[in-house]
Amino acid sequence: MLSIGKLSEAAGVKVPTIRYYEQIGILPAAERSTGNQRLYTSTTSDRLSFIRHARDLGFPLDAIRDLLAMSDRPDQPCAAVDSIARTQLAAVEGRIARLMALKSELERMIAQCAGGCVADCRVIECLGSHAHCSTDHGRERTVLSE
Amino acid sequence: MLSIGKLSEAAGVKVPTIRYYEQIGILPAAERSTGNQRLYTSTTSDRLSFIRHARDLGFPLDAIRDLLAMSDRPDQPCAAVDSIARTQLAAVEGRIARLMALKSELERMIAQCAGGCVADCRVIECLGSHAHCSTDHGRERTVLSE
DNA sequence: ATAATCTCTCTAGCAACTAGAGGTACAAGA
DNA sequence: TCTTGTACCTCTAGTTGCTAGAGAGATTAT
Repeated sequence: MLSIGKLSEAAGVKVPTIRYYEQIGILPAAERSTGNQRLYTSTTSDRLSFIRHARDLGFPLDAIRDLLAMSDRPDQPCAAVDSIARTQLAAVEGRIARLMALKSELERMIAQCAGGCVADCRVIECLGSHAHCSTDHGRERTVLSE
Repeated sequence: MLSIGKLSEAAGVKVPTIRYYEQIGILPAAERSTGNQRLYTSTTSDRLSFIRHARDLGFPLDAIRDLLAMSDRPDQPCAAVDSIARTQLAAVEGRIARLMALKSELERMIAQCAGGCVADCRVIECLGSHAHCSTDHGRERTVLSE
């Protein structure tokens, strides 16, 4: 039996995240030691690796929940699995396309910056009005950090 | 003077979002009518367009706050502006790279799905262990929706 | 005057965690 | 055996950038 710390290490998922997964029901409630600490078997470890792997591939937890439910019924046809994966692929492709547009826009802005004062800065100017843009960039919710 | 609804339409930003921007201090508190409704000038409209545009390009609000502060002092050098844009560009490039890896991984998974039962599904199998992966995909927080 | 549409404030919710407080359990060394 | 140090427990609140809804007041058009 594994403690939550060992499981965390084994699956590459942080301890609070494991508790969070249990809380939202994507991992079953763990057995407890006499002192109320969580104990896991390799079954949970596999399940957690699965989750981590799917998260790495960008699947949202809701989709993962569905995938897990399917993997629990191995005699069913796997068309739904395929469909979830294809949806994810389409989402990834869409994001790539939009990010490429943003990239060229940013590159153009930066290339035009002569390094003078803010008053002459093309970056600021470009941000100020869409008229200077070549692309019709849509909304892309990106986070600088990470 | 514009009502919040007109401003919303003009800048392409939803009404609650405008109030939210005021709340977090990225837009100044608006003047009010006798009936306590917000009134805006074209100055605010420009500022809001700037914000919207920068958001479209993926800048986080914190970076936009900095950019706005800089654009308020046009006689300063614009190196910092350039630096923020470059940081954003690097972030975008990183995200593209990771998404490309995910894409090929997903394509490989899907291509291997023979359309049988879940028990034989390569998608599930691949998600179950990293050993079947070609790429060392990192963490990419993607959302299916949108 | 009245109806329809805005607008107001406030609270709560989304995803997927992360951070912290305050307290308990357990394993290893003296 | 005792003590120390780490790991663990629960709970709440915070993160980002909004969005949704309730219940009430303001404006506008007819």
